[in-house]
Amino acid sequence: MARRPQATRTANLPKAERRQQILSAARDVFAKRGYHQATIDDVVAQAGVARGTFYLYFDDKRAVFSDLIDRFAARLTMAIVSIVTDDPARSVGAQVRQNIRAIIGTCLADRTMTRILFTDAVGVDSDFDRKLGTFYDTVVQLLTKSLKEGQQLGIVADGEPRVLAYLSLGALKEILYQAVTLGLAEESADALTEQLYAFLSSGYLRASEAPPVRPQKRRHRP
Amino acid sequence: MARRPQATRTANLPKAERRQQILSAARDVFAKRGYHQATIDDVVAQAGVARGTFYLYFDDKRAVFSDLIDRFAARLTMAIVSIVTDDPARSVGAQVRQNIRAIIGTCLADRTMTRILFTDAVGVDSDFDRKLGTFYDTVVQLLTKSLKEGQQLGIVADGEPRVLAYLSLGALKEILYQAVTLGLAEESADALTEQLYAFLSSGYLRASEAPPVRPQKRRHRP
DNA sequence: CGGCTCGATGACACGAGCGTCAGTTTCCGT
DNA sequence: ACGGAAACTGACGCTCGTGTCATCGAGCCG
Repeated sequence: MARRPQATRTANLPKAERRQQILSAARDVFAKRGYHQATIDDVVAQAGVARGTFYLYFDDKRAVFSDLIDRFAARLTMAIVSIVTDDPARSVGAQVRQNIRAIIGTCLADRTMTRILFTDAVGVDSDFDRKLGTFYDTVVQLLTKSLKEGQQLGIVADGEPRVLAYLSLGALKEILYQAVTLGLAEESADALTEQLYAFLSSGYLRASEAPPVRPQKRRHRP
Repeated sequence: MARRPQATRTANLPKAERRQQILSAARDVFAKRGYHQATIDDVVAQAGVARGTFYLYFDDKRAVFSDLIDRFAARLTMAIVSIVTDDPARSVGAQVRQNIRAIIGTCLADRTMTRILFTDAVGVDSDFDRKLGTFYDTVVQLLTKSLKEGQQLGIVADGEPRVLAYLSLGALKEILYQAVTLGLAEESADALTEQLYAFLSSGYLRASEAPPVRPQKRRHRP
């Protein structure tokens, strides 16, 4: 009668492997049911492991979740490489693109974790919110610093760097979220990168302040 | 012994008022503890009302929350006015600015609900996620349509309109979230509006494809 | 082959939070 | 000022998920 939807029970395993097994099961359960609806019973059922075993490897639901997010956040952080302005071989634009591309690639490669990061990692509890905030803050900090430098070099327009950082981060987050939610194929990563890059480069709004007296054929740069 | 942190118990009230009283209490509790940590007991304590009274006005926690979000979402939707391209008195740019300004204003005027919308309304349960998704989708739909028209008129750059809509929405959401989280004063609404508008108009990245051979003094447009 | 170690097991006791409802108070019409 | 209706109350019973721990059994060593 007891449901055992997943693997046939596995005998003694190396510690690390069993841990990983539970981690993967938890990931799937969180993805399917959402963090708050998910129960330990769901996880152990998915892992094909007894309830007690779970507590041999993790303190509680929070702990597994935290572990999952930490790993994924680390992978994202890895994807970012600092931009150098004095390398003749790699233009700044190319480096920016590369970073965008790497992040999009990482997210599209693990849609499940991306969705979890965006939908479940928010509002877990105040401690976790703080932790997540710190992660984003690190990114914003780095980005802000880069933008300031860019302004000194004249390759970033004027404006409060921190605000620009928020705007960029927000745009990136939303496009990532939509990409994984709508189930975009991994092939579209390059196209998305281009769109975001173009957006950062020159926006899209070409409205003159004065209302157009007579609409003209589409043109990009006067 | 029973904690009664809030108001002295109020006698019979008009239905609508009591309902509103509970609604406000719930709003404060959600803001302080987060949706998932909040309990009915928290809400009734805050409202200075007995547990049973709560159930006279709402089915459950979900229902109050849903009501709060609905009202706020409606207020935000109200803030948006469709853009007309043939009015000589209001340039398109001014109308875009006006919309941005109205949304930022609405959010800064009710920081509590804004924070709740962004941090608690996500991951409540799958039904609610769907509902929230529908709300954002409406906005995206409207925006996409406007962008398509803009492209026909040559006042919006090329690019997948839907993607541009996501990018804009994301940037707006993030700036709103940060503004209320960092406790920005309502006076900064205009400044934020300008920054976002400038961002949509021309981005900020001025990196030429080729690496700068010798960095020049800051300039905006060659 | 006996016995020991240690991961794995799952029944169980516990508590938090929920929704109810019999009883109480307030309101208002007569 | 009386009585019924309507609003309000809070103790109670119940559900559900949690974390524990006495027990099991596979592998290994002497």
